[in-house]
Amino acid sequence: MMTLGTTLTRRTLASLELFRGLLPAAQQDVVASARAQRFIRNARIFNQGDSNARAHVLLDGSVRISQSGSDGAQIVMRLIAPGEMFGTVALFTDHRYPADAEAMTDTFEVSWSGADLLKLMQRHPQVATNALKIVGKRLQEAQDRMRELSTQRVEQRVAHAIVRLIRQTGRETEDGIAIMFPLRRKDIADICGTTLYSASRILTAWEKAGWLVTRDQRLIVRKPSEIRRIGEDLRGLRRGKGIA
Amino acid sequence: MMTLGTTLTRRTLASLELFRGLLPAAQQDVVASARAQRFIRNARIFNQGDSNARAHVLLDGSVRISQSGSDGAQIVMRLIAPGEMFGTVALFTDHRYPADAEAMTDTFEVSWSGADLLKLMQRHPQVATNALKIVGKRLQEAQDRMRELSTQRVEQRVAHAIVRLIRQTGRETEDGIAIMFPLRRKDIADICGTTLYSASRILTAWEKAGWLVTRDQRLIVRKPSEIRRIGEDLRGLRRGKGIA
DNA sequence: CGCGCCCTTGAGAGTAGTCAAGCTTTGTGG
DNA sequence: CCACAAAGCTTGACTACTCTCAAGGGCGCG
Repeated sequence: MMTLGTTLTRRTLASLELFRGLLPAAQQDVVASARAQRFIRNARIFNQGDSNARAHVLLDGSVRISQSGSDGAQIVMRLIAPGEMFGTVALFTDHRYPADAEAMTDTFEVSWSGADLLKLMQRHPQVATNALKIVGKRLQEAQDRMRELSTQRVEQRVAHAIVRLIRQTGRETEDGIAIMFPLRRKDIADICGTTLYSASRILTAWEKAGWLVTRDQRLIVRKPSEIRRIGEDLRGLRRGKGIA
Repeated sequence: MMTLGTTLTRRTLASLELFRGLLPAAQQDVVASARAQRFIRNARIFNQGDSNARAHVLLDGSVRISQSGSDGAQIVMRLIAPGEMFGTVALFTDHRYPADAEAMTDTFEVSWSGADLLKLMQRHPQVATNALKIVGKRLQEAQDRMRELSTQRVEQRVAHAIVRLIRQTGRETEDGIAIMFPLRRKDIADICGTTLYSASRILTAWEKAGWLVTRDQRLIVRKPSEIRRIGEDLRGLRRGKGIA
């Protein structure tokens, strides 16, 4: 905990959106109540329905947040990259996680109990404001995605998902832009609200066109502009009145 | 403003989720910075993209919050009933409204400027906590709806939408449960992410089955249990692995 | 009375889901 | 280190949901 403490304080805490703008004393407070944990690939960090939800921040690795309905259908709500907060919505409602969190790679995360975070927010209103900003942004993203799901075809949704993932964790390499998450076809399908089969067909087609490659479950995008074009493509426009 | 002030304080303020649990002095603060406005049916309360977003609370009437994409497609994000907060997400991000708000009936609302609400939240942290709770709940709802859009067929989505509307504003009448919003077929379509035509066919079928009636643009549900059943119907289950 | 708005209905087409089968890669234990 | 099993991916054929387009009817308001 001591070593973790120093690691947290010096290197990362100030850069986490949730704890941005805090005075040193407040930072001390935050670090004191943190709990750090490691998870190996494929481990569950929490399960949908678990109570005593905690607020998590990912320091290293990647995490898949997914939700299953009573009918067994699954969707990936979000993938978490280092520095991002997750599992926090529950803290403001019934303290039960609304989704599963699974480590996609070996990961390292810190978390705070609901009570501790509440105390932090009361003592340091900046934390509450930061949280509002984050949750507000997530809500807007969710609304955008709802619009996509309602109005766009699968191919466009896959394109948008890739564009978003590039924005989230894209890294320039000599081969193109690499997305850091290890993505199975099924993940992409569950992100876009389609099936494994459709996702596979679409990505295979794009690989054949030379727009991207999959290497070791990582997508490397060679022609981002082509992907973006598909995402905005007006041919085959469905619903709505089109452009003026 | 004086009469409004008293109206607000006495009757409604304490019952608004956003201002719940405030001390009288704080309530005074809140009322002092409120601005009240009336809108006639079909008037725009704000437009997508407008800056200087304010936090709104609806006191009477009903409001449609809808978003249009660059491709012209539209979706109804939410319908607002009296007592609910709206247009507030923008306050925590870039202060631009992410959606349109239109009065579906003559309405009466109060609003606060972003700066004033921020001040209120700093002076009375309870307001920030309330806001977090509300935004958190909205985010969960949005996530549920995303799952619906991803995994369910149109008929089920329409059923769920009706169930939700009943929960939101259902009122028992001698004829059945009436939904207070005036709903055009197009509204229902835009709520469910489908087309006017599909919505019409589905509702017409349900009317023929005697499960509901439309009178004067209000839905009256006679057999809520049938609607609920459709929403959960496992026949024709798509995607996901089904039930154990 | 007519125009605008909203709703219904039919016919046809296309997107994307389902199912089945086989292939490739990855991981594990002998 | 090999072999086999498990997990993941691809592809084809078929099906069905629901979107699109077109046409017409009803109602209310100016």
